[in-house]
This record gives sequence, structure tokens and C-alpha cells, in this order.
Amino acid sequence: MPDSASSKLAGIELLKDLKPKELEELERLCRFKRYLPHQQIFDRQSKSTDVFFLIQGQVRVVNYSFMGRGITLHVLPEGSYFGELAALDGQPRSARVVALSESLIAALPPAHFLAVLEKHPPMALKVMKNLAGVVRVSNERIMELSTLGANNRVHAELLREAVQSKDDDSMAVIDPMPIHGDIASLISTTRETVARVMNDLARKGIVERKKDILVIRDLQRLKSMVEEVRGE
Amino acid sequence: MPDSASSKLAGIELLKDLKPKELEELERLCRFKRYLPHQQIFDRQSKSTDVFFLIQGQVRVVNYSFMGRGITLHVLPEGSYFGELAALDGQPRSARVVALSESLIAALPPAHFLAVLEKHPPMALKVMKNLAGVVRVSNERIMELSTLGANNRVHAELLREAVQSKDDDSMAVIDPMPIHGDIASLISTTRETVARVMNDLARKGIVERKKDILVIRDLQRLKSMVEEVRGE
DNA sequence: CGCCCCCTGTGATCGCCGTCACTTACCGAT
DNA sequence: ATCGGTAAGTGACGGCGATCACAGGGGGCG
Repeated sequence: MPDSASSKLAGIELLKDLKPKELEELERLCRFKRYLPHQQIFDRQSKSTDVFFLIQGQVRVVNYSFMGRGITLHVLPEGSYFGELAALDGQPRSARVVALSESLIAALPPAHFLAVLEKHPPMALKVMKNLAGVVRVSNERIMELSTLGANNRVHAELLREAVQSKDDDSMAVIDPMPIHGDIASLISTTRETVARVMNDLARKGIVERKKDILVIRDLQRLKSMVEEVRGE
Repeated sequence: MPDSASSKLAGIELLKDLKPKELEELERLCRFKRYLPHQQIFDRQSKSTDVFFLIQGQVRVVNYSFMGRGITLHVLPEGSYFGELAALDGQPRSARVVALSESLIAALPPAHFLAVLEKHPPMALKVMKNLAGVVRVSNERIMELSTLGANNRVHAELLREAVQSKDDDSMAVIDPMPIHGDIASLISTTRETVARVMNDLARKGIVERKKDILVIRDLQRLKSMVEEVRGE
């Protein structure tokens, strides 16, 4: 494994344009830590301001209503970063972040983060683009919550997670299929509603469940169901 | 008026650290245009990528559901800017922007915007902070839509717009009071619901309407009503 | 092998609130 | 003073979907 020679931060998309030497230097400024599934990296309202690089694993960004119901804001993939909001504006954290799988995470103090941004305009631009993307999906989500019913939000979510099949463009697949509760948390509804919609779709032959993967048989039909006022 | 000598862009918060000469130069790269109330600056999905500086007036950032119902995302004050998402990532516009009052607006092509950002790291930082702020309020909004009922969202919105009185901290004021339809559009509900909640509050003596201004008599009571499950 | 826990499936209930349909109030202009 | 258009108040209705309560089901671990 030649990887052992390269930096642990090598896999971080944001940092990939840094020179090896700079990366090495940055690495020395980080604190590395492993997290177990469900372990919390930080909580909403806490006043830490580090930026985190997700070297390995997955994390969930989530907030809780006063009733304890959890709303998943994002699920971040390996190689991404988070915690930049607090690092940029110094405000308390806007959400809780917990590890989904076992994860290795680097924490960088805000001063160093800002220094790197200042020194590397292309990286600053990357951060801005990334934030712009977050704003875009947030807007979409607000629109969805405002204009779609719970059932249609399930349809929309399935379409979002669907990976189109190569040979047949009327088909797609979700693999692995998330558990209903997690989908519900992403679109602000309940486990039961997700289950009911899924069975509805299955009965109509639009989707089919196989073990851990969901096959979408009629992609266009599903698409047309979104934004359709409960057209029975 | 010594103002006539200074740049038209002088009032833009984002640009206020530029040297007069730089500002002048930037001004030469802008196209200036006046807009009438309700006039559209750009539409969602359009492919322009200019950044806009709101020199004078107010604009509303809004999206429409397929049924034509409008969802107000933001109302921007004089001196702010918008359109940076498309300038940063080159994607189509994520929302429509229309003038609320008569407005004077400068349009700056994206290339120049990016050049300025690259040349002035503090300005890039400002843009990042601003985006971070937008992400924060979007998250709050998502939480609100997910966990609060329509009535409670009205309460929350009133609190957001309330300006605390100086002498009595149990009182506040909203001046001028927006029309019900505009509030409804901000919190994704209907004009009727807003009217009902307002009268409920008035009957309970929590608020009082005087002409064009709304007086909030019992701020704490209103606060406690948010996140309260319809406690009658 | 069997136990237990987590995921699912589904019926019944019921309350919030969006929709429709008017009425009333207000204000500016003719 | 009269009219017209916009804002606001309010009752009735009905449907979506959250909630509660169970009943399978499947897979991992002792």
C-alpha cells in the first residue's frame, strides 16, 4: 500500500489542490479522532468552531424538535468536510453531527482554516461553491415542504436516491434501500407514512422490493406522481 | 449633497472596504438599471449569472409552486447583494427576484465578481459569512416547517419581526405591519390562517392593532406560545 | 435453535388547517 | 359622496397524515 506514505488528508476533495508539502503542514495542525456509529462529533448550540474533515466513514447532520423528533438535514460522504459555518462566522453550531458508520475525522482550528482560505483563493472559491450548493438544496427542501404533501415527498425522495439503470432508462435502483425511519427523517414525515407509500407503489407495480435493494420499474410514472395532487 | 461625488456603489455593505479607486473601477463594469415595484430582475431557471447590488429599494426572493402559490424565501434590504449563487457555480438561478419598491440595481458580470473576490480575500470571507448566514436561516426555516404547526409559525414570525420597545421589555412593535398575505407567503400558510391567529392573539390581549403598526403587549406570553402544542 | 430486537405492515381515530365563499372595512380617486 | 379595488374577518367543510396500537417477520447472537 503506497497510501501509507501519503497524507491522511489526501482524500479530502477540498484540499486536493494543495501541494504535498502544504498538506503535510496542514495535517500537523489537525487533531485526529475516531468515532463509533452514533457517536456525536458536536451538538447544536455548542461553541466549538473547528472545521472537520471526514477522512473515512459517514456522518449525519441532524436537528431535533422539542418533542425529540429528529430531522436529518444532510448525510455527508467520505472525503467531505463540515463545521465550516461556525468557523466562518463564529456563531454556535447550527446542528448536531453524529457518525453513521465508524469514522476517522480530522479537526482543524478555525484560525488555520481561515489562513488557508486566505492564502489559496481557489480553495476559498471551492468553499463558496459548496455553500452555494447547500443553499440550493435547502431552498429545494423548503419548497418541497411548503408545496408537496407527505406522500409526494416520499416519491420525490425515492427519485433523488434512485440510480438509473444502464440498459433500461425506465428503470432505476436504490441500493442499499435505507430503512423507512431514515427516509422519514429526511423528509419530515413518519415511518408509517413511508411504509404506506412504499406499499402503494409496490401494489401498483411501480417499485419492487428485493432483499436490501429497491427496484424502480416505472421511473416516468413515479416522476409524474410527484407534484400530482393525490391523483388516484 | 457631497454624496453626488461618491460612487453609486458606496452604499453596498459588501464593497465598503474597497478603495475609492477600486470602487470606481468596479462601477464602470456594472450595468445600472431602475426597476418598478413588481418588476422582475430575473426568474428561476434563467441562465444569467450576473451578481446584483441593491443600491436603492427592496427586493423579494420568491419561488412558485406549480399551483402558482408563491413562497417568499427572503426580503433583501437596501445595500445588500444577490445573485451570487449562479455567479459562483454557474448553475441556473434558484429563485425569482422581483422589486418590492422602486429600485436601483447594479449588475456585475460573474467574471469580474470572481476577480474581485480573488483579489480581496477579506471580501471573499464576507461572501462566505453571508452564505453561512443564509444557510443558518434556511435550516431554521426547515426546522420550523417540519416541527411547528401553521399557527405557531405565525407566532414565530411575529417574534422575528418584532422590535423590542426601549422602556418596557415586555413590549414590542412591528412597524409597519406587513399585510397578512405577505406573512403567509413567508411561512408557507394562508392569508386566512394568519388572520385567525392575529385575532386570537388580539382577543387574548397579547397584541393590539393600531393603524399600520402592531403592538405586542405580552412578549413573553407570545414566546411561550411558540413550540406549545396548541395549548388552549 | 430459539430468543429478542429492530424493521415493517396496517387499521382506526381525529384534529389541524387549507379551501371556498361571503361579508365587512378601508382608502384613494373621480 | 360614490364607487372600486384591495385587505381583512369568519363560518363550514373535508381531507391529509400524525398518532396510537398491534401484528408479523427476519436476522444476528448467545
